[in-house]
Amino acid sequence: MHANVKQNVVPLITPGLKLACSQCNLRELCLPFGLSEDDMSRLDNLIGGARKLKRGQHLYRAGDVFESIFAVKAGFFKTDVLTEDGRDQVTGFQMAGEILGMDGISTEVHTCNAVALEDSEVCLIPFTELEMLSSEIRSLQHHLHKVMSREIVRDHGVMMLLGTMRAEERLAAFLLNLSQRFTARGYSPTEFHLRMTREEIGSYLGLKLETVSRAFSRFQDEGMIAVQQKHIRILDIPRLKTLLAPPDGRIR
Amino acid sequence: MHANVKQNVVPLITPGLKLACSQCNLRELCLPFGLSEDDMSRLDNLIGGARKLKRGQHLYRAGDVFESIFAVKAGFFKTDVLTEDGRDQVTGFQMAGEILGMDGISTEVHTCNAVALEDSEVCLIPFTELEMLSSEIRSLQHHLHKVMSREIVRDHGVMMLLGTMRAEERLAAFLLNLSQRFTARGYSPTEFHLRMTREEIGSYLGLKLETVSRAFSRFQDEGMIAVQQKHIRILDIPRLKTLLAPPDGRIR
DNA sequence: AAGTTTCATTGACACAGATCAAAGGGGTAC
DNA sequence: GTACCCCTTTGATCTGTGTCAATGAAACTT
Repeated sequence: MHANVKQNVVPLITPGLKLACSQCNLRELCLPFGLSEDDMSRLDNLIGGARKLKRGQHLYRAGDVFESIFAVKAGFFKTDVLTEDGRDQVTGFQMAGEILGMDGISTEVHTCNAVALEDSEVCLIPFTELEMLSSEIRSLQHHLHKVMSREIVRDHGVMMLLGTMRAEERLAAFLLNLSQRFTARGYSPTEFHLRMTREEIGSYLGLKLETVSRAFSRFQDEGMIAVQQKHIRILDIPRLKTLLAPPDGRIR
Repeated sequence: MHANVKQNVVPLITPGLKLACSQCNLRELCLPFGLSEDDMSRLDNLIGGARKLKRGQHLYRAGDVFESIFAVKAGFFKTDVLTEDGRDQVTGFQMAGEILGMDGISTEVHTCNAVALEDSEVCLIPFTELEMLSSEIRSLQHHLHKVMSREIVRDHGVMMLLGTMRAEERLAAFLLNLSQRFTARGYSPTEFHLRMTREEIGSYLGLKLETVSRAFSRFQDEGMIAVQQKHIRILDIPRLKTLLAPPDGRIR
């Protein structure tokens, strides 16, 4: 389906690119959060280098043996699950500082696919070694648990979205979530490029691509956003927020 | 809303009920999985006793300070999230041997409610102490990670269900999942009591209670199950399974 | 044991979002 | 630089599920 399948065959690992956690401007968002200088350099030592991916390349696929988790250093990813009968569900979009691959811990095999949506770079964190180090560094251990727990909480939020929200509410929630995550990374809260297609947004939100497109158009007509293809400008954040909490609040 | 709110005020902890992990017939499903006799008794020492809950009682509520995770010893629970505007999403149903409360690790505060759906009993596992012990016992540490990862994978499955499946597929998946979990616990794969209401099933599956009821009726009309209120008998598991994988398989 | 409340079932109808279809625009690859 | 293909938009129609409503069956409460 993708023209660049061949690029996936040999995962290029480029240890030369390695940048110490302590030098990384993502350290406050990422795994090293809260570590001392000293402990951070111990973490540095186990990180297996960086890996660059071109747009469309898989970081891992469902079925791959699990060995490492990954920290997104730059770029943008999606994760998705697909069933034998061809159903495809995007389970998340990951940006700089976020951790990928924790789905593989339970069975030692990845259960979803992770694909770069733009040219990207990740740090490889071999999991067995991470466990060893985290048993020595309390704050690392605890932070790892927090990162996993945060993923569980995020998933519950998605369930809420998929289970109870209507199309426009879902899209508003999606945009506000992106806005907030971009803000946390020092980017504009109101203006950004979507790295994913309408179909991928739809898959994540449990909607068809046409419904996503129509909702974008309606938001634009109402002056809440300006859309031009993948470029989004949010014009009225408060109003988007009101979409999430229906004014009156149905009792049920 | 519940008549028995008062019962929740004082969480009764009854250490007298404590049963060693090594004596517990759930040890193969639960946290002690894979531990040596010796390590198991160290785990025993930190478990803060058992707690009994009546039907309808909360094990914890969103907003409660997080201190422990819980292992279900007997009974049946649901977890749900609710928003200010009154939306309610059931995020899971938990039975014996399953772990509750991991949502609280990330913020030190629980983000969902856990309610007993029948008279139940849990083991309290103080989390800070669990972290301390798991940094000493490699297999405990790894198993804890597996349990958390399994929860993430389960959540992805629910997203798939909510995002891509139609009502009858969702209900079929739900019944098959219950069947499989009961089987793992030595109960009948085909005959069981639902502990939750149609509304709770609906909330979990992203459907209205009427839709759940109608789907049950249709399954019954087609001879796949026999329903009488909360009592379910599955008559044709293979046929239920075919509902999940549409015969022809739409290419998309 | 009777009364009350909650839960489940079923029908009629409405509507949000899916599906089918077609056209235009932008980005990518050559 | 150009051509092709994928992505997006928009319209028309269809349909699965929600909503509203009423009845009946269980399960608690007293």
